[in-house]
Amino acid sequence: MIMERDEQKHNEPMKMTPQRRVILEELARLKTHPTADELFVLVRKKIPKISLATVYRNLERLAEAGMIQKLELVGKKRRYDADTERHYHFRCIECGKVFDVSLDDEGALDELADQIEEFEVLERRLEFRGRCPECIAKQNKG
Amino acid sequence: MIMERDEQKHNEPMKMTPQRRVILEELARLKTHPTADELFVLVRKKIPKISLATVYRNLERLAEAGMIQKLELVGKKRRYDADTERHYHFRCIECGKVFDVSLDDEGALDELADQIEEFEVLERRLEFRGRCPECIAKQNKG
DNA sequence: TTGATTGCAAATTGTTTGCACGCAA
DNA sequence: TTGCGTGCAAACAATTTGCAATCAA
Repeated sequence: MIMERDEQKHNEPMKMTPQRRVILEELARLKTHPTADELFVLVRKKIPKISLATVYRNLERLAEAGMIQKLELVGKKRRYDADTERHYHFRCIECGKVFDVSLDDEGALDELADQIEEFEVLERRLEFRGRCPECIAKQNKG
Repeated sequence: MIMERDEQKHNEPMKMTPQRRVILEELARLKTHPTADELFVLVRKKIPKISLATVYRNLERLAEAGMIQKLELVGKKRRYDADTERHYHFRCIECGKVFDVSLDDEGALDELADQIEEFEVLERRLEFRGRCPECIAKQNKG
């Protein structure tokens, strides 16, 4: 009983303000998964007087509209991702960086979800944690 | 490259203060996965002058020691679990309750983790979201 | 005895909200 | 001209920290 990840309100029209556009552009430009205030710092270079609240509000709106993804991984800082395709994440416990993980065998997860009887599974989040290659190398050197 | 979930500092001795003991007891008594302040309310019935900071500090210590599990699901409030066995969680998007999920085919997840080359996978968190039986029933009635 | 632990209050961090103004449709 | 979006500041919620007093080993 898995539903397609497309349940969002893609339809509602959305004014494309300069703020919103720049936020979206900057987010799309990054391979990383920035937090709201990391993005704020970048966007402020283009629009110096933008406020952090605007960044938060727009990220929220864009996520609702399905144009970006709100990660909400472990920990308190939310991270955002311009890639809305289904994929999973790996967070390095040393440096805190978040990486995309695309897995071959999605079916395995579907089967797991199907085991959950009586519950309606709308979404599943799989997150891996450990050490990234860079931090492994650093450790071996040190 | 999956490591056993036992990497913690189980060893270090720990003073067993009344506060710590009661926190642990109350947590173990609950099938739910309380937040720090939910637990605070319960523990305060036994130790009226305990402070919320103490609850936080002890939950942190106990989790480090591997005696409890820190859930850190999506959303801002952390939840804690006296059950340190590996299992997954289902969160109801209606009522917010968190349920344990034990799955047959753990191997499938191991295989997924093995696909991640060059990263050292220490932990994986799988969380399902959707509607719980109670909320499904409520919806059908309403 | 002594370092770990506590309670309290204040500080931090991340996020949200109220409000008046401004701009695009 | 209507209302959505903005900036600002203040509010909020969850968690953490400094500190002096106290306690368990």
